[in-house]
Amino acid sequence: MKEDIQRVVLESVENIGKKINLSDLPVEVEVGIPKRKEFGDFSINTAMILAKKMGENPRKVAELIIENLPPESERLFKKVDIAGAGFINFFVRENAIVDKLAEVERLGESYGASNLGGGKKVLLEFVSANPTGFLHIGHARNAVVGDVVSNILSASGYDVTKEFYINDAGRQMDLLGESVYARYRELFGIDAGVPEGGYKGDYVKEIAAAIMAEKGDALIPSDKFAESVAYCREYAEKTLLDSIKTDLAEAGIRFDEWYSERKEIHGLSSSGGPKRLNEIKERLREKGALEEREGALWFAATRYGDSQDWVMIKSDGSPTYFLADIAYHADKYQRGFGGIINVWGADHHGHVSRLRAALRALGYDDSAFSVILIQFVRLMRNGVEVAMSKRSGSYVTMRDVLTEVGPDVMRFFLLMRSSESHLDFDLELAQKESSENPVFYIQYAYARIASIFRKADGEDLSASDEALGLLTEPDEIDLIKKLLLYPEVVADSAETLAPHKVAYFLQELAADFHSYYNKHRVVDDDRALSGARLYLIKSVRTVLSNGLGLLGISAPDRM
RNA sequence: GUCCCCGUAGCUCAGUAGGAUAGAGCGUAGGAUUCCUAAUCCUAAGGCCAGAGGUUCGAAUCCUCUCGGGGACGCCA
Repeated sequence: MKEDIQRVVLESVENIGKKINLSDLPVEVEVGIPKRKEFGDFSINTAMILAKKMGENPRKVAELIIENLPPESERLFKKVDIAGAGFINFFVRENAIVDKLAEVERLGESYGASNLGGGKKVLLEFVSANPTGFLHIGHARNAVVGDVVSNILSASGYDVTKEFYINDAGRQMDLLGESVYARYRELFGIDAGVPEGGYKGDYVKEIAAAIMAEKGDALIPSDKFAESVAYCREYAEKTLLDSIKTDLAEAGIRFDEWYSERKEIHGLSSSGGPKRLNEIKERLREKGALEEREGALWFAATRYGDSQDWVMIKSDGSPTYFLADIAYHADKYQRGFGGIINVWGADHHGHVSRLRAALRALGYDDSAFSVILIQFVRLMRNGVEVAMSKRSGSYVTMRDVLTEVGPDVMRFFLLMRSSESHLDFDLELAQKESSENPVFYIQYAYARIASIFRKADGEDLSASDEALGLLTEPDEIDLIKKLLLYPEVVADSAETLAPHKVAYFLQELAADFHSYYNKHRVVDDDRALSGARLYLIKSVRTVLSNGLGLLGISAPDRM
């Protein structure tokens, strides 16, 4: 519908341009939806923008635009008005709107999909939690947002690869190994204590117990200390990574790639090439981006737009994790991705500019790189914040939340807010099967439609597009208009990497449907009208189904 | 101190490439079901868009400053 208006207005402006000998009036027609019904179905401010360029009175320009609309517009609009300072308001003929309804059913599952991305290869990295513990609610938000962004981009014509970067190298992993080993020794009465800054959660003890069950006291001899710690580290890592994978799968999230930092960055690359760390260091050196200072090797990030320089190689000769991060992201470019998107916790926002600086230093196009920053989640129960202490290891895990509320509810609650907004997640409220819970509201709309079709089947009625002209109620026209908005919502959501927009849209659509349902009977004596209405709600069902599909939330036939 | 995000109804939040009289849900008050699922609907009250300047035909939206909340600023990851 908006495209139709854009087309006729552009044509009109072109006509005007010819008449007054101004062939190149640069115009973008932005079609808006007025808040008030008196202002029509659609409106444009083109006249006001054009007036500025032409040095003319906006209302006069608006008149010109209307006069020069092509004949086609007669068929589309019943009225075109000038209002306010120079808005042009379009009142669309009902049948022009109803005509568009068939589009939804023609496209079915692919209604809302587009080729916005043109097949561009995108690497979407998200979660990437250290395998040193269980996933918590913050990881869950990251995971769900990433997963849904992936769905939305895929539906919008991008070729998305979902990747989990396993931070399996570095001090944290060593600490994990040492912590497990300490607990293991405890089981034999050797009280060594968990190392400074180590992991203290109960799961560490459980892993230690599992190792004991498997190996007995084989790891105790003191001459095998390093070996034993390494064994504990690997065992724990495998256990925790498996648990992470299980939890994610339970939330409906699957990755295409699991990228191991230790293997790919620190070790030999999968193709057997040289160590990437050295490689990337040399490349930075060649670009003259490195400086030796105070016994350490620095990346001169300030030369590439960052506010300070950063250490790459510490004075003890070991690399910082930042160097590994650069190597990892350079690898993303080398793998041929035209879009690189990271989903990071907001606490990492300071890393964006320095990584960007590094990519620039290496000669990569950093405009291909973007980061979705996810703000924190505050877990609540009955309006009271649930204390989370990672140090003591006592915190509510993503698995706990899944067990309590299930994947549908968890996903929706984590998608309800824009990512850059702090989010309160109330476990009590999320469990309520009531009006306070928007997930059920949307699902209920879907189930209701299924129910109507069961009723229709019983009366031998089915959806029919033969008499769509009977759909003349304002509520029906509004409902159709809402359906026609859906592709735009998906596209907007893809462009701004903002999945919450789809969630909002679905709530609005469900509300429109519930309202319609309460006012009008779908299955009624008038068989022709019933057929048309069934066709309408079938389209509503299609859009609900497609939208819920993008969010990874189930659409139940009964509730 | 520097930088980033946020501040919109009692609560939780949408709305920010400038558009007309600022929205939703919850909560509150009242009402709707002999009929397709009441997990629903309808009505009402509720606002100095943190504050002050500025840009312009027009600002919740853009710029500057102030206040308040959160976060980041390591040879940690």
